[in-house]
Amino acid sequence: MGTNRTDLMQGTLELLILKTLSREAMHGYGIAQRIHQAVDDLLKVEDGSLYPALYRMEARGWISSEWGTSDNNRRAKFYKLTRTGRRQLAAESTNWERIARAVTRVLEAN
Amino acid sequence: MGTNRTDLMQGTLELLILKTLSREAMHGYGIAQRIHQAVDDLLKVEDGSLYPALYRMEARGWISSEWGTSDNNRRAKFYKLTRTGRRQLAAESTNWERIARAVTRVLEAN
DNA sequence: AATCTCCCCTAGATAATCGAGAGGAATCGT
DNA sequence: ACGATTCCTCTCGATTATCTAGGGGAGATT
Repeated sequence: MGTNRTDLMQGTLELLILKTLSREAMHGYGIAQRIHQAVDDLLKVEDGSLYPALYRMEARGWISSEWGTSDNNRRAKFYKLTRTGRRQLAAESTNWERIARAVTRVLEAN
Repeated sequence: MGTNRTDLMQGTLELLILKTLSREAMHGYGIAQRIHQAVDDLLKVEDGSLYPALYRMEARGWISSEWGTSDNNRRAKFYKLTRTGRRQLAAESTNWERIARAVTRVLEAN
């Protein structure tokens, strides 16, 4: 079908995760909450997308994880950015801005 | 692998095609050229993506096609927006702007 | 004790794009 | 006249990200 109003664009999720983790280490559930709150209902982040994303990002060395205990005293896996991840965030941020500008420019042309 | 610098985000291609066709009817090759020129080298539009996109958009009734002759005297299939396509363009434009704003807002938060 | 919330995980399906081709027909260079 | 280039369309398999729709455990709340 066509793009749903709330569908994430491919690549966007990882960028949002990286950015979220750049503030502080967080567990998956918290990441989802924070992103959801930040983008409100414009984008939905399903945890069926989130956890696989976290795995591949860890496999690529952008983030690292560690089991710990959440604020609510639950077992939770905390992720944090690696140095590589920080570089990736910078690269993807720049990339996003360029693409966003380019697309917006096309849309605004009459 | 990670998002390439020039990879199109899913959904973006259709939006760009719709917008391009909103100016005038064009054939596939011309659409690709125009988009490429508009976004420079930021995004590449492979024709392995373009033609399938044109097919599904026609199947959805957003565009219609007609064989004709190009400016260079070649056989070419000209596409134009349908009324439905025009509505779709409006919807996807709005959607793009919302998403772009939301993501940008997250990226700009510190 | 039962229910709710927090938190993690997985499998299959869907769908869009990429990569890498092929091919025909008109034009251009020599 | 011939070869090379440009224009233009098309297709197939692979890749990859996301969605849907589950399941499950363990602490907190009632």
